Amino acid sequence: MDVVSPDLNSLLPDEIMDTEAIEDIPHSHPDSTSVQSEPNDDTPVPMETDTPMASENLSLCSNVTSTEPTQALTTSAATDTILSISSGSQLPMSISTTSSSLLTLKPGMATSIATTKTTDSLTGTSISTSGLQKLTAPFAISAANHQIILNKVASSQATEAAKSAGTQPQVIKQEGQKLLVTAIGKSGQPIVLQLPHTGSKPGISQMSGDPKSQAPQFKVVTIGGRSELKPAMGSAGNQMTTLQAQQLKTLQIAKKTPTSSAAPIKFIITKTVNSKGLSPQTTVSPVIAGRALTQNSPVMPPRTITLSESLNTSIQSISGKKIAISPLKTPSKVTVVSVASPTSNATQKSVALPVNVALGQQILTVQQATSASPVKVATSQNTTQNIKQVQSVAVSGVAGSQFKTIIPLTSQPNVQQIQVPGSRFHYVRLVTATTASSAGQPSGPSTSSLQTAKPMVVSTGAVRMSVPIVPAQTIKQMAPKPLTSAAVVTTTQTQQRLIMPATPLPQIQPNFTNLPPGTVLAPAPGGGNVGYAVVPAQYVTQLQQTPFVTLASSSGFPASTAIQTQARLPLNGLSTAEATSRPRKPCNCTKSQCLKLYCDCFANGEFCNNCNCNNCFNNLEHETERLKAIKTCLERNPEAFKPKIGKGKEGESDRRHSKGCNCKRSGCLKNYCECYEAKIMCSSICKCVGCKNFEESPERKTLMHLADAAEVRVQQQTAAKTKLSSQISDLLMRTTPVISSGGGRMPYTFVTKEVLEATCECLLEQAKKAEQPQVEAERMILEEFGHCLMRIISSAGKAKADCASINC
DNA sequence: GAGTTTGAAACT
DNA sequence: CAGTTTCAAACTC
Repeated sequence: MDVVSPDLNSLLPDEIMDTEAIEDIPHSHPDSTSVQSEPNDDTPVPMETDTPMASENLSLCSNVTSTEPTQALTTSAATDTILSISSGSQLPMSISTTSSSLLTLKPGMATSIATTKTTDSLTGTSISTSGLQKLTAPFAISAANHQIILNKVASSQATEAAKSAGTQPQVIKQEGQKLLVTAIGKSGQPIVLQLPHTGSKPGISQMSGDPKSQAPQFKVVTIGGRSELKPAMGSAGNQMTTLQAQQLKTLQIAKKTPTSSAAPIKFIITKTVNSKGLSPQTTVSPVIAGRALTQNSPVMPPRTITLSESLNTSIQSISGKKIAISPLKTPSKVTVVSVASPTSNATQKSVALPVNVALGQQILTVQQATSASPVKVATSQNTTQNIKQVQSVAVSGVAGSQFKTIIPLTSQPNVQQIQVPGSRFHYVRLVTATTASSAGQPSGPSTSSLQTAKPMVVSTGAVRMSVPIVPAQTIKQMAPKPLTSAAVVTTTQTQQRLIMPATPLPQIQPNFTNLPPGTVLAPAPGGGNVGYAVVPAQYVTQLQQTPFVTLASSSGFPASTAIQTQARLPLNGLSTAEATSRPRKPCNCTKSQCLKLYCDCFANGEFCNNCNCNNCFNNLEHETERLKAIKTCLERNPEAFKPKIGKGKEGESDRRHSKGCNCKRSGCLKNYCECYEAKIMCSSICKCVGCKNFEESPERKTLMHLADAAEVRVQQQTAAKTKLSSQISDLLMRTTPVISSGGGRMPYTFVTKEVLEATCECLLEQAKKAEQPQVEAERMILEEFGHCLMRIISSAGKAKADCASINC
C-alpha cells in the first residue's frame, strides 16, 4: 500500500517521478528496510557551479521494524557534503556539509534514527538494523576515516514506541547486536557499516529484483533515539574509534537540552542488518562488527562532525496535519519539515514550541568547511512502530555552504524530500506515520503496514544553493567557515519565514513542481494522512531566530504572525549570491492582495513580511486564500512558480530567461527587462523590440561598465565604512581602559560635574554682568563659554601630556 | 515623495 | 492566441 495517494502522486512532476532515477522497490520483502542511492552520475545536478566531483552519500534513517523498503536518493553538488539524518517521528536530522567538513548534528526527540552511508555515488551497501540499540557516549564518526562508529553501551527491551513520544524512553531491543559502525566515505573510499547478527533479520534488503538497485547501494545504519536520547559528544574516546590525528572526521553528538547540554550522552540505535546490503560491487573496506572501526584516509582533510541533540520531550506535536512551512527560493539550506498527522495516541496536541529548542536544537545541520568532495545524502525514516518510511532525495548544492535540515514537527512523520530540477524549491512529501490513525490509513500490524515512499531522483538544476553570508562575488570561491556546533545553529539570517499550517485542502492539487515554498498540501481525500510540503531550504535557520512557534490544532494556527518568517530568496533571475547578499525588497502591493504574481513576494513563494503592502493576504492568516491563489496561478501557468532563469540550451548561455522578455521601450537595458534585471542577455526566445541587451551591444557594455564602477564604488564605500567603524571601535577599546585608569583621559572626560558647575557659574556671572542688551549678553556668555571650553581642553591636553611623560 | 514609465501578469 | 487592462516595480523629477 502506498501512503501517498495516487492522486497526489500523479500530480508530481515528471522530474520527481522520474522512473530512471526512482526505483520502486518491490514489496516482496516487507520486513526489510534499505536505502538505495542512485549513482550520482545518473542524476547530475544541473547547477551552475556544478563540477564533476566525487560525492559522499550519507544518510541517517531510522527503522525499528522495517517492513518495506525505503529508497533514498541523492544528488550531489560540486563540493558539498550533505548528511541527512531523519528519525522516525521526532528526530529528523539533516546534515549538509560544505567544504569545511564540519558537521553538526542536533537530534531532537527521536524515536529512531537511521543512518545511510554510501561510500561513493555509485556503489554502496545497505545495512539496516532492526531493533534498537542504546548507545552511550562513544559515538564517533570519523569522516576522514569515513567511518561512523557507535559503541553500544546498553540496550533494553523495546517498550511502547509510540507512547508519549517525548517522555518515554525508547526501549531498545538488543538482539545481540553489539555495535553500529557507519562509515563516511568519499568517492572511492567505501563506507563500511556492519552490524553483527545481520542474518537474523530476514528480508532486510529489498534490493534484489531490481537491476538498478545493484549499482547504487547504501550502507544503512538505523539509529533510533527518543526524547531521552542523550547523544554523545566526543571525538576520540577510549572506547571509540582510533581516529587518526589528521584527515579525521569526527562526529560529535552533543545533546542540548533546553536547560543543559552537559547531560550524559546516550544514543539509541536501531539496527536492521541487511544481509544483502553488501554489494559485491562495493569495495568495502574492512568491516568490523561489534566494535569500533577505524579507517584512515590519508588524503582526507580533517573534518569535524558534531552531533548534538536537543531534548524536548513535550514539544512537537502538530495536530491536524499542520505543517510549518516557509517558502524559499534557491535555498542554500535545505529544510525538510516533516509533518505528520496526529497519531492515535498523541493526537491534537497543541504545544507551544520554542523555536530555538524545537527547531534549532533539533535541527541537524552540517557544514563542511574545507573543500571536499560532495556528500550525497539519502534519508530514510521509519517510525518505531512500523510503518512509514521516509524517503528523501537530497541533494546537492553549489560550492557554497549548504545546510540541510529536517525539522520534525510531529511525532511520527514520514517525509520525502524531493528536489525538482528546474525548481528552486525543495519539496517534502509528507507521509503520516500513524499506526492506529483514524484518518483512513490502513493501520495494520506494525510489521506489515509499512508504507514506503518512492525514492526520487531529481536533479536540482535550478535549485541553486545560496550562501546568505557570502558576498556575491565570492560565493563560488569562498569556502564556508568552519562552524562550531553553535555556529551551525546560529545563523546570520535575519529574515523570517512563515510557518504555514497544513490545512487540508483537498480541492487544491497543484503541480508539486510548481508549488511555491511554504505550500502545504493536505492529504487527498481518502488518501490517508499524506501531505506534501514545500519547504524552503533556509527555513530552519530562519526559524531558529524565531522565539517561539506555537503549533496549534488543525483548527487554527494562532501564533501565525509571530512566527512568520521571511527568507531571503533570490529573485527570479538573480544569482543566488545576489539574492542572498541582500534582503528581499518589501512589496508595495495595494490591489493584488499579494496573491498574484504581481507581488514579488508571492511570486517568489514568500510570505509578506515587513512589506508595505495593503490588504495583504499573503500571510498565514489567509492560508486558504493563498493556497487558492497558488492554485489559480498554477492553473494559469504551471510554470508560474518556477524560476524564470534557467539553463539555456547547449551551446547557449548558461542562463536565460525561460520565457523571454517582451520589452519594447526599454531596449532591454533597464530593470524593466527581466533579462537585464537578471543580468543575463536576451536570447532568441525574447520578443523584445529594439533589444540592446546582447553580447556585442555597446550600450550594454557601457552600462555594464558603469554598473561595475558603481559597484566598485559601493564596495569601496562599504569597506571604508567598515574600516572606519573598526577604527572607531578600536579607538574606543583602547581608550576605555585608559579612562578607567585615569591616565590619558580624553578631553571630554574632564567635563566632570565640578567642571560643569564651575562653567555654569561663570556663564551666570557673565549674564549678571551683562547689563547691555540681550544680544550683548548672549555674546558675553558665549565668549565665557568658549573660555571655559578652552580651559577644559587645555587642562585635558596638559594632563594627557603629563601622563605620557610619566608612563612613557 | 509624487508622478511617470514600463512590462509582466491578468483578463477578455 | 491576440489585444487590452491591471498591476507594481522601476524610473524620473
